Amino acid sequence: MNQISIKVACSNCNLRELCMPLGLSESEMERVDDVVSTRRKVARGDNLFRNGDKFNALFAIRTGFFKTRISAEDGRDQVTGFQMAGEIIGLDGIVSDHHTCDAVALEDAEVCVMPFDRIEELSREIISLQRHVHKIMSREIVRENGVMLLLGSMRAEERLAAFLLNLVQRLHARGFSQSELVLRMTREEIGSYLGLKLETVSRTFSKFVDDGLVEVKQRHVRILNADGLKLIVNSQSCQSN
Amino acid sequence: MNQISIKVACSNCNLRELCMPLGLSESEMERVDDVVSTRRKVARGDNLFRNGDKFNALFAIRTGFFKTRISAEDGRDQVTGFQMAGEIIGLDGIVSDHHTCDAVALEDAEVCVMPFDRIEELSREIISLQRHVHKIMSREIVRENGVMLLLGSMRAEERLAAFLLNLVQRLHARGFSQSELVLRMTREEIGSYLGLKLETVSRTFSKFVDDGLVEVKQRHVRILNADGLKLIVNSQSCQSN
DNA sequence: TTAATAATTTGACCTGCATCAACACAAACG
DNA sequence: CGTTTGTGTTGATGCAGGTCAAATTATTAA
Repeated sequence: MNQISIKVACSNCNLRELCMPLGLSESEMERVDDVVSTRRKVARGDNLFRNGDKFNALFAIRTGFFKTRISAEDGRDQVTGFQMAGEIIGLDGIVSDHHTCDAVALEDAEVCVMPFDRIEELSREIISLQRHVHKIMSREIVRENGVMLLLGSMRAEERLAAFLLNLVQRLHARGFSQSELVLRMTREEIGSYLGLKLETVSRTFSKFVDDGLVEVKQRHVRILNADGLKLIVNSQSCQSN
Repeated sequence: MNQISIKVACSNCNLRELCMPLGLSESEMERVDDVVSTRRKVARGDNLFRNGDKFNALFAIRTGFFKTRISAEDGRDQVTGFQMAGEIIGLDGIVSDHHTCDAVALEDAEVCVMPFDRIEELSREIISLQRHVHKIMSREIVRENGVMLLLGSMRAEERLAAFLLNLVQRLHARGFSQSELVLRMTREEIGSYLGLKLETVSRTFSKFVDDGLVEVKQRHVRILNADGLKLIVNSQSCQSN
């Protein structure tokens, strides 16, 4: 296991406002620092956790990029999400005390390990932390609702457009470009997430390029016409519907 | 608003073990009774809450059957779940203080209203309640992961088989038959949930009948061969894969 | 640098499900 | 009682996206 542990603190972390509640007092912040006991490095391709692993902690992503994936008995699998810096991973493990999905690093990554019993302990005492934990879980539920809408009722172009817009929006919130992004995942992984085959993902990218919506060079994507993509997402594939 | 409020208590509710944590002391149980402030009746077809409504409370279903549904701007909508007695509804509202989906009663129903600030207050004091709330949210996340797998990588027959098995399993846990069930929703609603058109749902039912897997009379379904359904779900539509 | 492997693109063809349409049936209601 | 309205079934046909295959282009290893 290539896993290195270092002692760290949230209080001077530049991702604080993504992971942690706002408006903590000096003393509360110190105690929250104690929750984040250690960091852990995860090399590209390695698992942060696997389906079946004992659940002990949530993880806050400091650097890097992950996918989560569930597998059916017959071997099929489904990417359930892509996670980037400042996002929390591992919520699936709470209910049964064991993780029910795999979390795989798509690039070298570092996460903050937050033992869940410590989180529960502290969130009994710091109301804003308690509220924050609840919001994080609720946000994940709402996100998955959106994915269900996407998978249940959108066509390939709509799915890919929604995917791209969601990615740049999240990257932009982290200080990156609104229009340029580097995909950390393969076409196959995008396809798995979107319920499409990799060939369809590739063809749809090509279609977007033909239509002047984006530039694509391998995994480098530049969005030329964000409004065009938005129009694709919520117009049900017809011009007037 | 046809909404009647009655004073009630969990301590002698027969659904207690579904909604509430086990192993509460006498005094803890009394305090939990206070969380469930009121009940509310919802007539068939009425909304328990709507997208955009202020979030105040979670709801525990006492009787009846609900669907939750989200809508895209273009009018498309997607059923995100069906909920029955003992299940908790409204978690989507926590993150933004407003609900992001509609909850519609599919038959006359009654819910226990649990103001969320009271839940948070009490779960700071009763550890097992805190843990319980976390598990309920995590369970919902895991459930939605499963739906994503279904929508993203299963074929129509697999989806419907998985849906039927899931329904009877949950009904059985509530003391109903393992093999017989009454669908509370239309073919269209099933289709929306499963990412299929109503005609496909109907045809797939007919196929299952032809294959001797189920008997279907309108909304009455009798499962004749549960193993056959299970085989359909996890065999990727081929005989040896 | 070259060889080997993995990822991507594109074409040709096929199929599962959607769409359109007609009809059947049951509950609600005058 | 028949009419209406909502719901469900079934058939005919079309198409979006899957499948199979081949060529092209990274990326990694050696």
